[in-house]
Amino acid sequence: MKFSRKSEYGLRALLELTKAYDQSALRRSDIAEAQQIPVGFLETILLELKRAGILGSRPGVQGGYKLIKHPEDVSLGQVIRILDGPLAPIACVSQTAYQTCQDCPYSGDRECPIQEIMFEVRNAVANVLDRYTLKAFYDRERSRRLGKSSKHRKGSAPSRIQ
Amino acid sequence: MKFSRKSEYGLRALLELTKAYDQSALRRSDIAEAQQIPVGFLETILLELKRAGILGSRPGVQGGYKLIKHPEDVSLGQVIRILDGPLAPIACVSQTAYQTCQDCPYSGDRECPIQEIMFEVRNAVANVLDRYTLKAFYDRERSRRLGKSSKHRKGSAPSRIQ
DNA sequence: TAATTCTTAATAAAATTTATAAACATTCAG
DNA sequence: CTGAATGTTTATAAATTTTATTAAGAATTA
Repeated sequence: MKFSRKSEYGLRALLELTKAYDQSALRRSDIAEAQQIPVGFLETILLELKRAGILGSRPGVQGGYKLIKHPEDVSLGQVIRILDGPLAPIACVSQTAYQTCQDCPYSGDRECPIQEIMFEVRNAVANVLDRYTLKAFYDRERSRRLGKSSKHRKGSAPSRIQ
Repeated sequence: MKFSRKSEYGLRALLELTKAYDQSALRRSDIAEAQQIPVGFLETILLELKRAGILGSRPGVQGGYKLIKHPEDVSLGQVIRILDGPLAPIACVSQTAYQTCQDCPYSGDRECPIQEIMFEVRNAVANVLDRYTLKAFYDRERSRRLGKSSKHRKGSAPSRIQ
């Protein structure tokens, strides 16, 4: 039931990008340094998030990556699905990527006894992760850092990154 | 968030052993055949369950494996922990096997932003799996097979397997 | 046009999962 | 007491997945 280093890195990177949401783009090297992530691996991760429409990017000076969805519109469940695949512990109960299980001896007329319970597990996990947004994720991290005084920063320069 | 083939095999094997709870021991080859599990791999699994005190066994003619705990006293969570390790998706939120995460940049004074959410995931999963017993697991499988008419079989020969 | 940065694809290293095999020990029927 | 049947243990190997690394290329902007 482990969740991967890849997802962990991805979420930590998104923490930085959420922090910089209404500011300038972040270079992968900046993100890598801030969060202690191997830069090459981070590259892979950021690109996957870009292809999935979460991030935008631009090469060159002043370039970098930027969160293009609103932090309230991205759930941790979405992110983990992009990086690690379905939340379901077994393919035959996935809501987003259903598949019959390979070599399942119950694939015929008798039903799989494990399917039902794993469906409950999937729902329990999805209920937590799909309700938790990047904004909530960042807000919590921030209030942990600063103590209780929470005050939102208001938008500055609008982004032009695609 | 996958759960392993090993746990799946283990649960399916326990389904057979629960079915035979008050009957004679089952040979690994019988279990392997009934559930289509590679016999060599099953061996490993049964031994782990034995060492954990779930199963007893006896060599020789009439030998085999036997469930020595009552099916109501074994949860699927216990089984999966034995075969796959902690339910927690990340070591630092495990209740049964806590460990600081390796290479975590938040291990110092600042707290880990991921820890909190993964703790909720752990609890959600544990809530499902720790409440689900082998008996419930078997009863559901049985009623699925037979339709609604549920009638319990009463104990025959008592077991002497340790 | 050149420096900076992202992009892509290939591949390699490491870890984990999924087995397999072989020599050994125990039990029990006879 | 012996031998057949079965579990026990350890080592190792095959397959898969995860975790990176590298290097050549393409886009952006000063």
